[in-house]
Amino acid sequence: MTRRKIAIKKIENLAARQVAFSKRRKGLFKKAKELSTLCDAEIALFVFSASGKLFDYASTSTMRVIERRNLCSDVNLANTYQSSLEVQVEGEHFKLNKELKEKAHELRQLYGEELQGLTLRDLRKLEVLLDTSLNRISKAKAEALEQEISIIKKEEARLMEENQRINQEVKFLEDNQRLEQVERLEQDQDQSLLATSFTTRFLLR
Amino acid sequence: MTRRKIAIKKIENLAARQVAFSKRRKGLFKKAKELSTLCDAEIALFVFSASGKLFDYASTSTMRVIERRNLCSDVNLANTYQSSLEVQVEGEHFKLNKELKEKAHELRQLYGEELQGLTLRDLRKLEVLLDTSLNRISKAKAEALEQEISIIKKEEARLMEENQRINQEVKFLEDNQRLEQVERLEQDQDQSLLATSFTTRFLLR
DNA sequence: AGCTATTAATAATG
DNA sequence: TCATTATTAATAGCT
Repeated sequence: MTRRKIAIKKIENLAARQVAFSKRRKGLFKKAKELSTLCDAEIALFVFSASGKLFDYASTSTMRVIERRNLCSDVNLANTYQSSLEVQVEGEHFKLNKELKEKAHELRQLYGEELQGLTLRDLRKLEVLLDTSLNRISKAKAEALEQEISIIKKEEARLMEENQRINQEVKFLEDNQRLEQVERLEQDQDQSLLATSFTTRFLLR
Repeated sequence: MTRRKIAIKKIENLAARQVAFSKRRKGLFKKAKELSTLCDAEIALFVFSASGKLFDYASTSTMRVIERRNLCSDVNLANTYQSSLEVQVEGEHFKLNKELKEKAHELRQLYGEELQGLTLRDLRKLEVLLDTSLNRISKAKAEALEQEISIIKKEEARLMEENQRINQEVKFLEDNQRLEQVERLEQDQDQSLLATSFTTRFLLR
């Protein structure tokens, strides 16, 4: 299924194994969901990574599937009766599931799938809806951008301020240095003046 | 994955659904085995057909995997088999409600609502998604339009045919009318001729 | 059940 | 981890 065919045996390289685990797990779950949806099957899937982490999926509820399995495999086929509570539960579930399916369908249509059966009118309506959405999203994007820009601007201002402060400090330090130099120079001059006068006096004797 | 792309929703045709179930189940089990082998993972997989038949696979032992899962799931420790119906009900309802809420939220975001909290990246992704949708819808619209045009053309052809037929009928009727007029005229002339000759004869006496 | 034209999954790579 | 891409693998529609 890829650039190169691989043998189905433990992948020795840890990193490669982890990557493969992540990708294939995703693929496996997708396939499980598809099977459950397409064929109206009830599915539970448990995957433990080598490191012990659990990933699970169940088309209905994990427990329901496990329990059903127990009923099937064990010889406990005796009590398959449905209590009135169970019936009620199933009724509610049916309702919820129906809602869920409708929403899922609506979603898929918004994603541009399952459009068969829609009239030109319906399609135009969908288009308008999506256009509206795009406009809203565009607006939200603009806002987000503005916010980001304002943050950046604040940061910029802060940096400029800091810059100014540092510049002043530098200037102050430079001034100090210059002052010290001048003072040192003056001291040197004083000393040389003193020496000169002394020498002069000595020579004039 | 095949001759034609199919939408992931329940296959309505029973035979097709059964075939797909058989094929895809096989594929799913193969993938599960591969993942377990390649990545050293422990896997259990339960599949119930719509007719209630159980197919299961476990890399080690089914029990072991289920028990491990019970240890992992921090809520219901080790009481899966005896779990009361009430717990199941709550769990399932919770899950379904959660899914429903998620779908509803996803829907609203597709409608450009509830966008707060999305990053610029998320917004761009949404935009791309909707663009793709719009493209698909546009394609569907083009198809629908084509269909409508073909229907209109057929109707047009039918109307033209009918028109021709009616025209012929009209022409036929007009011809008939003209014929009758001519006949009447000829009759009149005959009578007047008769009258004339009578008068002439009378006058010539 | 078997075939194959397509689509989907994914190993390798960046 | 994320995206891309070259391949291989899965499978929908047929027969």
